[in-house]
Amino acid sequence: MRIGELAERAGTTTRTLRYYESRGLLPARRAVNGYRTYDESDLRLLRQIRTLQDFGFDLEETRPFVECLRAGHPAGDSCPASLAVYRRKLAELDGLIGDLQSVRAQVGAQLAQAEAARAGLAAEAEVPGGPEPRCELTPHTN
Amino acid sequence: MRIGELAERAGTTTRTLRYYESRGLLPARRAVNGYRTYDESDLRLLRQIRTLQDFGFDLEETRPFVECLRAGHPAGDSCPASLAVYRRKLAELDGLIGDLQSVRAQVGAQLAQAEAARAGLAAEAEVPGGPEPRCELTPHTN
DNA sequence: CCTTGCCTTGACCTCGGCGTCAAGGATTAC
DNA sequence: GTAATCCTTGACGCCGAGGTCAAGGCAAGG
Repeated sequence: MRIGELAERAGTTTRTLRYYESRGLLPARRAVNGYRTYDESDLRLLRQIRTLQDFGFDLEETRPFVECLRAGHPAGDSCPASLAVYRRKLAELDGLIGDLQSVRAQVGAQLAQAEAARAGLAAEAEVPGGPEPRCELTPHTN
Repeated sequence: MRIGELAERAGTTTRTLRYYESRGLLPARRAVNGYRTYDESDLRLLRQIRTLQDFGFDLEETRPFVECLRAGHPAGDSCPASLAVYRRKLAELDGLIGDLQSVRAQVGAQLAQAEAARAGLAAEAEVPGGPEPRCELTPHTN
């Protein structure tokens, strides 16, 4: 099969396949006319790559999986190197999730506090107190 | 104060300040010799920007806060536009966290499965019996 | 005067994963 | 024959938030 068909069957683009090849991830045989030629095993490799990409793995991280498949293993994650990548990724995800949750908490607290402050101002305004400050948007030109 | 001092006091670089200025976020007065001149209020604006950046806000999202401060409000988040950014950010964070947790669960499951498969192979080697069923990676639809 | 250390603008580099031409060759369809 | 599709390589664009030169101006101390 040629590049267009493989791309379509994997739900990606020819550009992407050429890019993977340029990174040494998915080399192609060549037909006499110079066209890239692929078979079903390439489709499996490609699907492995795409699955991991969808999980947010970067290309380099998919390499062990691909090599594992090419080595004849039943699955891309049948090899120790792939498992190591899984574990690193889990740690990375945990760190990231923790950071985001921390940020979420802080931003949530800021919002709550700012809302409370505005409520305080509103109450002040009802009772004859101070004037409400107003936000003026200053347009910026560069 | 000149750009170098402001940068140092805010824990950032002169390049960053010039970049902010180019984006219209932190305009500077100029001394006769052409040097940028800042005062304490600029330091406050800058700190507001940096705080939000540390939270993962992009520059454009900090603009309402900066304009709010420049309008004379006590805090960058005293204005409705800033609160709106907070809320959008919270929603964005919640979505992101959810996505990452989903990915984490899937990757964790893959790892567990792959480890089990490897254990199965090891056991098989010890006790030659029936081959364990092998699971393939869930294909992705894109 | 000369060095040192600020400052100025401008312009290109980084990174990942491709998108998007451009110019031309190969194959197939009619 | 020729149009319509495929394919090839090459090269620039994108995005955000600056980093990193380069070439030169301004001020102050010795």
